[in-house]
Amino acid sequence: MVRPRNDERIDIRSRAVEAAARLFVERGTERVTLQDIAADVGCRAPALYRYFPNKEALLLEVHDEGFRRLYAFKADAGRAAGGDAVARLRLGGLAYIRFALENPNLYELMFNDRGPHRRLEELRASRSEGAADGTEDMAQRCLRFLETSIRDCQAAGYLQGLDTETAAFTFWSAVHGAASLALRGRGPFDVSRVDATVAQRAVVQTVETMMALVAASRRTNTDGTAPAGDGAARPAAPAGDP
Amino acid sequence: MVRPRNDERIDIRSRAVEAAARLFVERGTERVTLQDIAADVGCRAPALYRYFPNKEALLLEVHDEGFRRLYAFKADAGRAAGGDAVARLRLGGLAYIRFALENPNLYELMFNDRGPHRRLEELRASRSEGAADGTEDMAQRCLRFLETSIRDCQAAGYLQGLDTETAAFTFWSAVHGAASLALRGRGPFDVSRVDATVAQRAVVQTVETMMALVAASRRTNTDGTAPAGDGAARPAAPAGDP
DNA sequence: TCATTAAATGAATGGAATTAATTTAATGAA
DNA sequence: TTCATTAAATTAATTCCATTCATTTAATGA
Repeated sequence: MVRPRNDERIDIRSRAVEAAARLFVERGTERVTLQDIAADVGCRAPALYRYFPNKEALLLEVHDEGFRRLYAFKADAGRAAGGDAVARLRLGGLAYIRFALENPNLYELMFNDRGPHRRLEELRASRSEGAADGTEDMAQRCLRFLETSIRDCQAAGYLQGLDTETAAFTFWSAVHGAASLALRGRGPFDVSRVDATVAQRAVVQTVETMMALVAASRRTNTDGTAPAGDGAARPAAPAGDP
Repeated sequence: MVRPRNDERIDIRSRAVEAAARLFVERGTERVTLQDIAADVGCRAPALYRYFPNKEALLLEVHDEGFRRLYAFKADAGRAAGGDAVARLRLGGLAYIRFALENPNLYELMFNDRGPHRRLEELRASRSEGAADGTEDMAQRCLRFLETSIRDCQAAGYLQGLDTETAAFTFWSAVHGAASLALRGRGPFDVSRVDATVAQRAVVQTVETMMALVAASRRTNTDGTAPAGDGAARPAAPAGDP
């Protein structure tokens, strides 16, 4: 009963990741102990340490899995949108917030939880030579994906004069920010009764508002020039911050 | 040595909040134990329980203090901007991200940490009759503040046709999202070397991009009509989400 | 003056992560 | 085949913290 025979070995590593993903997503990371995971896998907690250096590493696995799912989810939405760049941008945004609101615990783990990110930093530090790693790739790929949509919108005459990369980050920020705030019960809804539907509506409205801004960005400068004489900030201002 | 005489009593409650604020801001919430705080105050950990039901309550105090500081910080920026609504919006955004990036641990506590928010929910639940509380007020006040800027911009001809509350939430989302992503090392910068300056630049650019969109929103519909025939989303679309 | 209440303390308690010591299985060379 | 070595678990510590308990001393008011 100490070391199992080969014929009754179980694949602890992969089963642990599965169990962790399911449990974390169900209950949130704080309400899941290594013993819970081990119980689900069918072993004892210390056995997990042969496969993961600590709990954070397990968190990071689930974090990575989350990004894979998010990417797949967005890619699906993109395919559904067909050729219209603006529609693709919009549907991508809606898909994103749907992912976040339907998997709040996973989303928290991916963006707000310090655990996996500490681990991520460790990995980066130790692996400073420059080996690529799957996670970064996947998170970066989500951003590249968005960049493509933005670039297509620009090709269609929208968002002229904006740096594509910067615009993509801005859109991601808006959508992530809205989801993130909604998950914390902050927003323009009555804070005492945080109805999921109401929160969701607010987040959806954020996407629609961004799309309205995209739409409004067209007429003004189809020719690529910035709107002059507005007294407002220019697109790519060098920005000496105050 | 058990109960101190009146002449050598210390104000544990307020000193605990101060100590907690300082230590949390310095090290992040996870690296601070109640014993650390008690040591700083000059008492033992259990003494704190006479004043706070648990650690989360203490986290919530610091969370509240954070919002007070944020509000003051933004209000200052607003005053500095004078009468120009667009400038006020921009400076408010820049102040916000500066606050976030200069106080990363506090910002995390205010927005990402689950502790204080769990406690917040408890309070809301128990106090369901409807008594107002200071925190909500302060967080809401930050949003109202932003709404005022937005309304002024609309009065100046920008962002026509958008619901003010929704637009304010969108701006907050963008700025919060950018700060939040930057603090996690995500963004359009080289992930392996997260130079603070580089991250900061990315977040500042987000504000500038939003301002560029505000600027672009003007010409199109000074008359208050939505830009027609764009084939893009309309400002306040009812939005049957997919 | 003394019973009661208030405000601390030091000593448990208990949960969770992690480490140590131990046991049993597999493996590969003699 | 046998046996030394390595691998993969286990159970039994250990450690760190939050929180609770029992106890002690001070204040307070009849």
